[in-house]
Amino acid sequence: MVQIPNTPTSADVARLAGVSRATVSYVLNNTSAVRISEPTRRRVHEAARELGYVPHAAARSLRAGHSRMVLMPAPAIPAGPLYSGFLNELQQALGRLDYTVVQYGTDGSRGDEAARAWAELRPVAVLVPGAELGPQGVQVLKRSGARAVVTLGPVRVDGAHALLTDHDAVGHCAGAHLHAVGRRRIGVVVPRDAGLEFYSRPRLAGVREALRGTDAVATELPLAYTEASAARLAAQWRESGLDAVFAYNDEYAMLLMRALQDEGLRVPEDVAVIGADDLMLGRLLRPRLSTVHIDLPSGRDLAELVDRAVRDPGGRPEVHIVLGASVVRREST
Amino acid sequence: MVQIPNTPTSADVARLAGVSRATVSYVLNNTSAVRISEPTRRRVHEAARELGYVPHAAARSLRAGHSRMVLMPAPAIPAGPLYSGFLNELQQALGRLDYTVVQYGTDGSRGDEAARAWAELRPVAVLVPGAELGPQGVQVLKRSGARAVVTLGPVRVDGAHALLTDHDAVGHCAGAHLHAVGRRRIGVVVPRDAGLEFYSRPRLAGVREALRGTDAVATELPLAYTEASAARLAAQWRESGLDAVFAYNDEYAMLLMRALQDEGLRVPEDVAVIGADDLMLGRLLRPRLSTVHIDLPSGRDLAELVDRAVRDPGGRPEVHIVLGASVVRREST
DNA sequence: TTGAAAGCGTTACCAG
DNA sequence: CTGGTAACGCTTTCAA
Repeated sequence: MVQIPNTPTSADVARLAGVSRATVSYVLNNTSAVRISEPTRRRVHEAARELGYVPHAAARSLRAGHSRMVLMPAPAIPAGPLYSGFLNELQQALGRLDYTVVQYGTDGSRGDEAARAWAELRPVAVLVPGAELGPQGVQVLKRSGARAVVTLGPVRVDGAHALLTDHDAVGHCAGAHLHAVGRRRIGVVVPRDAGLEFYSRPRLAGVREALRGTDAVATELPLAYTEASAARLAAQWRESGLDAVFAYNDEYAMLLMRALQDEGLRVPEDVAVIGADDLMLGRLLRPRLSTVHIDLPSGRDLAELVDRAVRDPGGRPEVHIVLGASVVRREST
Repeated sequence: MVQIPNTPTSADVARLAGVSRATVSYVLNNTSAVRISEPTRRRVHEAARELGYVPHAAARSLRAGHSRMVLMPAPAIPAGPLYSGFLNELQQALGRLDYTVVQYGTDGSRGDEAARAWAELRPVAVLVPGAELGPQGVQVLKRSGARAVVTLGPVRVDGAHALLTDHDAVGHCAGAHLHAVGRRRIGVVVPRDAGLEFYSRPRLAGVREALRGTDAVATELPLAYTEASAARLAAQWRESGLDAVFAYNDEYAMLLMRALQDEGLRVPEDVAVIGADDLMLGRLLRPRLSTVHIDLPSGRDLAELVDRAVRDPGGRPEVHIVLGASVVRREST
């Protein structure tokens, strides 16, 4: 019985194959600069397989001085289907470009403090959704070797590439639509649930923007994602005099629409309701839910941006406005 | 102007503080075994701050011979709210135990092949949801230093701790309930969408199990998550003679229920419908959706299992049956 | 209290 | 074609 080392290193492989560590490295990375005889190659591969050798990424990247790890913070709030899908597409695309995507589990630290934790892994690129990263954090990351820092969110951060998710446009779309169909007293749902402010604030602002200079007016409507909260809101609806509502997204819209209907209000006759995200569920509601369809950037495009930025770290930060918004009118408005 | 090195190392900090690298290490990790004078400590901290020094995790774990990284493959299919929530809870809990959770972006490789990629990172523990890991993969991971491999899925894998998600029980619950309310010709939705077989198969089997020895019979109903597919299924409903359906989960249930209603079928009079996952949306449907409530293991418990396994790598693999299932009867059955 | 040096697993540069 | 050897950044004995 062969003595199997606890966790085999390239030295173990070399010993078993009867060659030097360098040769092992050459064979396993099939370095083109050096020619190794076929029998030797076979012996090395055989030995590696027999020992179950797996190279040590840390040692490799320490030696190389860089890695191909793209780090993203894992979403701290359960991601919706829209964003999950986007994330997957992105991972696939980066994988095809030979990057390794790693989502760093949020350990409670926030913003620039978290950036330090990320920097310890020396990722070649960092992709930060949301708005939890300041210019300080970007500097920390770049100092520690990140060749690209890309933010995906409502604000531009100094030193980083920015994919501006223009949530104002979402609100603007909704507001303009509701105004166009003759509504004048427009409620805007603002989720009480933490972590959504970065999206709900701009959406509210966008509605206000769309209504500026008209005789319509927007009213902020705090709402938690519970039936009780929706019922409370619906109970006060008649006295509020609102004739329309932009419900933040389709899920909140479903929640609120149900509460309004239970209260005896007719949709859209008494209240027009519009959501956002264009989820399947909106098509299944009755009346069918009008919504703001959101176009996220394609994962492939974003992967290419990352790759470009990594190849040319000196380049000026790119700023793209992503997230196209367009109204899908169904029956609820 | 001070010359700032490209990416500062502890040597740079030492130089700036006028001490040795060892001293820097002592101070920054405040090693209790060695006492460093207060002025020196201050100088070191100052220097580190000024340079924006961030330790190099790879170098550290290379030297230490181990890390505190818990690796999970990132879900390849968009995770539902149930699972996302569980994941977040788990990350928090592991974070509190001072582990760093990292989700490894699926790069297309599957199963034991993927295990090799994970092993390169030398995680101290690996947590694999689903069923994409064989005994081979477990061996690879353990050989390369993983002190705990935990699978969370329908099957037990040799050598790994197992959290058995008993999806049969979900189906069993649903089947027993439908039988109890007098239904005899029971359809079971099996999503056509890839990646769900590992859940849908056992659920179907569970229904069959519940119906064994009765005069009721289960029929498999392939369904894609599109309105067209649901409409097709609904159009054939009357001739199928089915009087109940377990719709895989609440979302498929919503899709199918809508199609059935559009076809003029009454729920629950003509067809009883039950979903699973107990999502909010079920409560908002009319009739309110009956569902199978699923209790996932608490993130904290799972984190403790991981920690226990890491501390005692020799211990016998634990096998837990998690995922409690219970019927929540509402109006659709 | 501080410093010098060894070593973790890899790869790249030169000699053989 | 192959094999020493040095170096990546860090921690930790051991000596001063």
